[in-house]
Amino acid sequence: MEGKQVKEDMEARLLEGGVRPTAMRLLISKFMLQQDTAVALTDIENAFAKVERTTIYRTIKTFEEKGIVHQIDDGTGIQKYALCEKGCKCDIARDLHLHFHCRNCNQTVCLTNYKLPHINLPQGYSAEDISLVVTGICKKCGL
Amino acid sequence: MEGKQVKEDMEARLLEGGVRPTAMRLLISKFMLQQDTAVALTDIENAFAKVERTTIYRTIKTFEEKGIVHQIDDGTGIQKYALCEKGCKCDIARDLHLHFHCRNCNQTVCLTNYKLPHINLPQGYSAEDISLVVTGICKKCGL
DNA sequence: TTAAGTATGCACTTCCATTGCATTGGATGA
DNA sequence: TCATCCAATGCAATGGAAGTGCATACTTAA
Ligand SMILES: [Mn+2]
Ligand SMILES: [Mn+2]
Ligand SMILES: [Zn+2]
Ligand SMILES: [Zn+2]
Repeated sequence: MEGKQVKEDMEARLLEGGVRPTAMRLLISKFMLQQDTAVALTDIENAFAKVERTTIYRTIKTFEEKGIVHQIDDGTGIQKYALCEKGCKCDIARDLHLHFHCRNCNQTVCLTNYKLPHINLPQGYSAEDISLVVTGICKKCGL
Repeated sequence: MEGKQVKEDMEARLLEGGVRPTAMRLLISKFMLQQDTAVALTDIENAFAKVERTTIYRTIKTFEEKGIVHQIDDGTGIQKYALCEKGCKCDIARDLHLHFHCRNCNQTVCLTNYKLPHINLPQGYSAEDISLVVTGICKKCGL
């Protein structure tokens, strides 16, 4: 019954975002909900051998457009994604947060409690998005 | 004669870094010195049609290992590079700086005067490298 | 029930990073 | 000067991942 609750929550969330909650989309979004790290397309592909890569690709892109997930560029050159938090508008000051990439386990996590510091820029520059990624050794991999 | 000075400077810099200053390496490093934005492999390739892509690739990698250039991941998925400043050890607190990527002109610049703010991490995490990239509209592209 | 619009599946392309191996060139010592 | 060795360069090929075009299946609403 807990699983059902999760499912309904996710369904509601997709609907809120204006995304039709198809089987595929529920499958993928629920998978992401279970992860405690950011996922790459390939991760999802491996988790569901049956599902077409393109479908996953387009699903994620749809999620991204509708503000259901955010993309993370952790420096590996591979795009990662994570679910946005409830009420997230990807606002620089309120929602954007630090990401940590572990060079040992190669995993990337959202540190949603660590918001971005205020950045000031030279005259004439305007900020629309900010990426702050720390690379090092994560909690699990540290001795 | 100024050009010659630059050449000698660059040559000295390569030698300091333990890199033999071959013609190719001087060519590429001097090219980078002239740029006011970070460059991709392809940029160098286009600038010198004669030069093999692989050679550029390996040259840049050598430079990176020896601390002559630093790599920048600006979120485009294409690796960019820029010369390190004199005396740079890529130390987090002292040397690392903000990078700005303009979504209009698609160029990325080092804001070397804008050092990284101090980042604190959750217990158990250790930082070895930090990337802070702001995306938006640059000085030139803003009205 | 049908028609229109979405979502999904499949094939294919493109772009860039990366590697293996052949060849060249420059420093060094006989 | 010449032979030799190692590093640098060139050439060809690979591989991974993002992205696109088009055919097909599914939903929804008239
Ligand atoms: Mn995140
Ligand atoms: Mn820089
Ligand atoms: Zn780790
Ligand atoms: Zn610009």
